[in-house]
Amino acid sequence: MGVARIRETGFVADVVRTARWGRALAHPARVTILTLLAERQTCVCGEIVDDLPLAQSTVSQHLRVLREEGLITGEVDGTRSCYCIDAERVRAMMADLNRFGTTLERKAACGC
Amino acid sequence: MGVARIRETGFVADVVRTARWGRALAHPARVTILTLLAERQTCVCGEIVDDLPLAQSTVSQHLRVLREEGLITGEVDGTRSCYCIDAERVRAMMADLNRFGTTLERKAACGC
DNA sequence: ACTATATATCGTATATTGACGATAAACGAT
DNA sequence: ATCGTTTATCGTCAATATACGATATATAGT
Repeated sequence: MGVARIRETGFVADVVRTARWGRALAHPARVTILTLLAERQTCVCGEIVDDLPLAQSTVSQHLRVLREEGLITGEVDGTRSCYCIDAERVRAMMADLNRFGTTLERKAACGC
Repeated sequence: MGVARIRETGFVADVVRTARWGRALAHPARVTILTLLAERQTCVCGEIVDDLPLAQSTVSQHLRVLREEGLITGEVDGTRSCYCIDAERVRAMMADLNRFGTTLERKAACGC
């Protein structure tokens, strides 16, 4: 169904990137998948489906979103697909989110 | 229109919380608003509207989402509404996101 | 009281997401 | 070759999100 297609015109590039990370994490299924992949280090979708209260096709969709954001990579291995976290990309995401958070915290000193 | 109502049954509470923060940040308008509020420390909606490529009513909706997540607080001040970042809550969000990120990075060592 | 201004809310249209079952595609095993 | 298994994709439906104009509400200033 295509990935998140936010209206990105008129926004600063930095901001759009942050919002994209937000989208990637915006569903419990995807957060769970990332956590599972990190824990197991090498994971096939079947096992992932077993850990989620969702249909196989739905899980596949969430995997697609994560793949499209580059957070995971999928490799065919026989009849299975081996999904792995892209640690590099996860670090990049966290770096971006932290940069955002730091900006907020550094400046926020509201006296309302 | 109500805030994000993800299907939260069957997921771990921690994960759901992370996903909610994701949702809050999942739109460039909301990321921009948070950034602006942090920068200006005391901000009224009107000025925010001027900085966004969106209609006033749409901005108001995004403000509502942020309010409902507790990331900002709105206070009436004459004909205006003074919106402020809730620094406490922002810290909580970043702490949650970092906890999540750390879990991923600590464990992720995929040999695929 | 009237007017102008600022903001929230309502009504509504459209787009996107999320969900599932069914099917297709790819592979391993027999 | 056929069958079973695994996963991706398709078709479809329901729910949400996003967007805007119009309207309501509240306040300040005259």
